[in-house]
Amino acid sequence: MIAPALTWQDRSSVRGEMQADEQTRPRTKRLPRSVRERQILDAAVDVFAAQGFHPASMDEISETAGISKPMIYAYLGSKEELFVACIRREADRLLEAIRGAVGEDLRADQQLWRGLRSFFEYTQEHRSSWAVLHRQALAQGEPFSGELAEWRRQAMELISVLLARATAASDQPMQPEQMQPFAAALVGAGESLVDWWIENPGHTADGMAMRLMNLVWMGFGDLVEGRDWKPE
Amino acid sequence: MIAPALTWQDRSSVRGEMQADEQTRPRTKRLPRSVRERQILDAAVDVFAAQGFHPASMDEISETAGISKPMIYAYLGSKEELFVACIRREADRLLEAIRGAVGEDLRADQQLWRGLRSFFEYTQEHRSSWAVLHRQALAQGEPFSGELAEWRRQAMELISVLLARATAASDQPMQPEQMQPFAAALVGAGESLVDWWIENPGHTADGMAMRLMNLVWMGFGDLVEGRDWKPE
Amino acid sequence: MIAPALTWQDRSSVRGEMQADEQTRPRTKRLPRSVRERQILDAAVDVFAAQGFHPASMDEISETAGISKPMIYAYLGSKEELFVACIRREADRLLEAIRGAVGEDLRADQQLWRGLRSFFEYTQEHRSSWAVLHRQALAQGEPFSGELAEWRRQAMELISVLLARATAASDQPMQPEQMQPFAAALVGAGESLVDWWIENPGHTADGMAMRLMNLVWMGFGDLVEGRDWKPE
Amino acid sequence: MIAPALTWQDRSSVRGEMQADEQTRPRTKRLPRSVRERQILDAAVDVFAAQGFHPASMDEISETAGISKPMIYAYLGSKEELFVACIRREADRLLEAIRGAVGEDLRADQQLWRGLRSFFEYTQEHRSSWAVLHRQALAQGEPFSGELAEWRRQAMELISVLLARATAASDQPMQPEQMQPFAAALVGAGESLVDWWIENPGHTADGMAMRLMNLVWMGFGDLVEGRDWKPE
DNA sequence: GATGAATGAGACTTCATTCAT
DNA sequence: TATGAATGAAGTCTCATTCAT
Repeated sequence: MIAPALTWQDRSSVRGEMQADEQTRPRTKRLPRSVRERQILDAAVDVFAAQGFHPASMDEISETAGISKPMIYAYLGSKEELFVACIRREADRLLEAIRGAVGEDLRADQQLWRGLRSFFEYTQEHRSSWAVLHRQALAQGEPFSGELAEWRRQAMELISVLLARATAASDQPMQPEQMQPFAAALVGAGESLVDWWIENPGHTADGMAMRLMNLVWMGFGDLVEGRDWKPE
Repeated sequence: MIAPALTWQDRSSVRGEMQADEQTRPRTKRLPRSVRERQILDAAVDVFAAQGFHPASMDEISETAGISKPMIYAYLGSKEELFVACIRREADRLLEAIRGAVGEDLRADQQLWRGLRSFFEYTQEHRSSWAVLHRQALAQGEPFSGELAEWRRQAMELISVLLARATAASDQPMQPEQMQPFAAALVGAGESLVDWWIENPGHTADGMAMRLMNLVWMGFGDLVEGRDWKPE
Repeated sequence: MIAPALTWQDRSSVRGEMQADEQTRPRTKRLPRSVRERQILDAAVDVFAAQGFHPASMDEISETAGISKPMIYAYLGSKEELFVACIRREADRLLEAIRGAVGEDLRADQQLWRGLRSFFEYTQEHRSSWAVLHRQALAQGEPFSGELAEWRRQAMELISVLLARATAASDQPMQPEQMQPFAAALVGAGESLVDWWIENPGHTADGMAMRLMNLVWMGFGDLVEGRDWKPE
Repeated sequence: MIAPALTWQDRSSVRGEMQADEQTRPRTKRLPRSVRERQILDAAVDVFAAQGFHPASMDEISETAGISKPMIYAYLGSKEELFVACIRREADRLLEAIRGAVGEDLRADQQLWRGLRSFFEYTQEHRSSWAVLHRQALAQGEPFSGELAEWRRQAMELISVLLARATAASDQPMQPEQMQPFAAALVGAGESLVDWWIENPGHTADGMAMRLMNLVWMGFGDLVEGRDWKPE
């Protein structure tokens, strides 16, 4: 490794003190594209979550990622494309977590319970992911809300199928399509509870999931009379 | 003897006229401050709802309102203050509508039903109000999300008290504080259902309210067994 | 005096609290033009002195004067014309004070002494006048600095003549034109000392005048050897 | 081995070129930061001197410098910060010139004489510097006048020490603090004489310095009797 | 590949000034 | 006469994006 010759960057600047911490970032380290893309996305999710889409500046994302702006444009395109990539990645991750938890072979209420629990666990551990997905994607209109709609569609399908299967043995079996609004309501209730949870910490993910499960499975009608739902 | 002000239902027509004859409108028609303020707020709500907070430009708001920018700043302050004023006005209106519908003398489930119905009716008729309140206020962070939080706090208090009263006669009476997460979940479910409704039109406000009522009052557990809730 | 009928101004505004102190200003009092003009000039001098020419707003001047903006424009013209009027009035006042103090019949050093003393007295009592004249007029370029130049011309003429007369009996009598640069230097020294005085209070006008008198009449050369000038 | 930077005397020619070929200048010539900063400061001083702080627009400064506005903001901050940077640079330069001329080993009157001469030489050659420092900084209030005050403080200290030393051998030795008002008066006299000089050209810097020297060293009292001060 | 340097475009905001009552 | 209401014009500042090294 040969020490690089003096480049123009070494010329001392009149305002040198503003560049004090530049040393901490290694210069010109060649990394494979996939690693770079993940660094960028990680930084972008954090910044978008903290600032919101518009206030977030490409400068801040570039500094947070430790990668120069031209690289970001080269790898992930414009700011809008970057934001879409963030939404997609986070949506996939959350869905994957829930799908994995729901499984395939349990009774419907058990599956729902596990899904809800994993949802609360995930959002607790990945605040930024959730903020980007829930708050930002919704507010920025097309084409971003379309990405969110796609996530909701998949989440609702998961739930609709699950609920429809639960009615299969009853005397009023229902189609997944009929369960859609209920699934939508459930998703919204979960989203709202996460927000409430953030402002009222001190509850476990299990506790949160239990509350929601009781509400949607037993209903207020049962709850007010003292009947509640318990995991087995 | 209070002269009745124009109610908010009048505003779309008022604005419609102002846009229609924009070409012929005299440059300087003197109107009292209160009228101008309402024109500005109406336009701002529409533009904020359609574009989002940051993409909305004061230029567009001023054109939509048919009022020059300096007047907007003179009457309602900065863009942020204008946005807050929008949020507050719409939150108050929605809460007022729900409070009026809930009444005071009915059984808890009847009150809840009427509240839900008025919620869906209101959001159907005032898309822009709802979009500003639900989507935009949430995403823009402080101080705007604080305004939304205040609205939620009031909505949740309304519901919490209602639900707590419903349990008064049971052998497990509950305090309003204990009902808070359920209220949060209900609010979120309602918000989410409105979004679903927008993308799946063709349902009445009554039908939407009924669905939500069945979910939260009966619960899936009852629903999957064919038991549902009906208004009397 | 009949209570005025309800005018449009009485219609309560949505933001009524911002107009709380409007009662304190009597409305529509007819005053002779000269009084109004003095009110305006007084306010303008204060505001220009405190803010500077450009940052001073016609709104603030109008509020300080208790007179509406259209009146100001009607009486004294544009902002620039108003500023010129301020400069002229204050310059005339200061010159008048000095001319009165100098008198006509005394010995040259006595005249100079009295002129200097009145200068320090005046600037001490009329800070705003001085600030407008000295600081603002100078910085705003033409046509305002021209007004200041006119004041300086007159002040320098007063001094030049005085100094020239003092040399009349010597063997090297001088013309007033030859004394101009000395007069300019004296004026500048006085202006600068006023600034120093403001930041170093605790001296009397007499003391300040004495210092300047000693400097310009005796010179450092005498001062450093212990010879100084005293009023008789 | 320090490569000599362009000295400030070079700047007028540098700027002259940049304005001359503005039409043909390539859009994006990469120059090191320090060069750009000097270009910006040079242009800013000229524009601030010609227009005054408020009337000067960042657009005009950017055009004069041949550099786009965002670069100005990136390198030197807001308009106010840019103005402060101008004041500081010019104040430092002027002080440096005077300090260099005064030297350390001469008799007090000789030192004063050389300092005054260099002051007039400098202000003659750098009109814009002087205008920014003297006229603009004073009028714009805090925080700008504070910068000027700092310059005055240093200039006065230089003079105070010099004068105090001159009295060391007399029977009434004085402290530098006692000489402050005299120093202030001297500075003001010099500033005012420069203004007079601008409107009455045709005198040499030596001649101007001699006039001031005679005034402050000999005093009118001596002058009117025909005694004057001469350099050796 | 990687980055400091550079900019066109557009946003918010304010102000001097005038109009209509 | 006197004033609240109204606006055209202009200024500061920021940002997404691209060049040239």
